Amino acid sequence: MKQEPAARIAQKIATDCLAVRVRRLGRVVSRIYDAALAPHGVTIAQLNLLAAIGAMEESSRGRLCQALDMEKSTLSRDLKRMEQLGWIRSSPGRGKGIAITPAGSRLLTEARPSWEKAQQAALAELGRSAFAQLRQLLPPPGG
Amino acid sequence: MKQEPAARIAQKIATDCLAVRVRRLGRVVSRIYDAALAPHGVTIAQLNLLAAIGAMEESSRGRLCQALDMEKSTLSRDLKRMEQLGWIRSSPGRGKGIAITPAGSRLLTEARPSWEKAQQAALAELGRSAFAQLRQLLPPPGG
DNA sequence: CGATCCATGTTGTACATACACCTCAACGGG
DNA sequence: CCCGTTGAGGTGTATGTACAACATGGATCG
Repeated sequence: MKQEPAARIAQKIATDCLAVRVRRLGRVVSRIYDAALAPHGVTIAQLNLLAAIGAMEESSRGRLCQALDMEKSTLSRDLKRMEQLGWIRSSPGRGKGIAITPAGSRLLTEARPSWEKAQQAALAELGRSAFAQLRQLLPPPGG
Repeated sequence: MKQEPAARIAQKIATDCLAVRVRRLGRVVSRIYDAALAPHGVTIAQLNLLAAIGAMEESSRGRLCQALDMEKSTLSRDLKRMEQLGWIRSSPGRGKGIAITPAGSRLLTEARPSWEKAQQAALAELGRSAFAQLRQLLPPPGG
C-alpha cells in the first residue's frame, strides 16, 4: 500500500543484506592475512592462487577459474603479475599449463609461518567454528 | 624434522585457509547482487554504503569506516563517486556530515526489488541459515 | 578445402580496496 | 603568540575484481 520510506529500506539492507556481511568479513579477514604476509611481499590473494596452483595437478586457467570462482580476465592479470615476480611459469601456446617455479615453492615455504599466524588470528577473531561454518556456506567447487 | 614439501603446504592452504573461503564467497555473492542491480547502474558496494548512510543518523566518515570496516581512503573515493552521481551530499568544511539526496532515496526505493531478488538468490545458493551463520561470524560493529 | 563457429585468452575500462604519505586545521604548552 | 602535536581527510600507487569487447587458434560441417 503505502510507499515504504527510503530510510526504512536503508535500515533493512544495512541489517539484513548478505553481501554487506560477506564483504565486510572479506575486508576484515584479508587485512589480517595481508598484514601478516607483508614482510614476504605477497598478498593473501596471491598466496591463495599460488597454493591453488600447487595443490592441483595439471593446473590450467580454466580449472583455476572454477576452483576459485574467479573471472578469466582477473585470473589472467593476477597470473601475469605472479609470472613477472617469478613465482610461476606458464607454458606458451594454447591451453597453457601453469606451474610453480622454485622461487614459488620457496615463497610457500617461507611464508607458511606467517600464514599460520594469520590463520590463528583470524580464528581467534571469528570464533572457533568459523571454518566449519564457512565451509558449509560455500561448498567446494565439485559440488 | 624434515622440511615439509611445498606441495604439501599448498594443499594445506588451499583446503584450510579461511581467507580462501571468505574471498571466494565474496566473489560469488557480489556477482549475484551486482548482476541483479546492474540495470539500476549501482553496485552492491555502493548500495551497501548508501544504505549504511541512510540507516545511520548523523552519519560521518569516521562512523562509516567503523560500521563497514573500511579504510578511510577507500571510503573517501567511494563517497566521491557517489557524490558525483548525485546520490549523497557532504557538508563542506571539517567534520563533514554525509546525507542522502532525493536522488539517493529514489535509487534505494527503485533498486529494492532487485536487491530482494538477489538476496533470495543468494540465500538459495548458500542455504537458508546463511545469514545467521554470517552474523555469528562477524558481530556488529558495536560488539 | 574453406567458412563458420566455439573455447580460450587478452585488453579496455571502471570500480573496490588498502598502505604510505601528505595537507591542513584545531588545539595546547611555552 | 608561535610552534609542535594530532587527527581527519585526501592523494599516489598498487593490487584485486569484473564485464564487454576483441583476438586467435582449433574443430566441425558443408
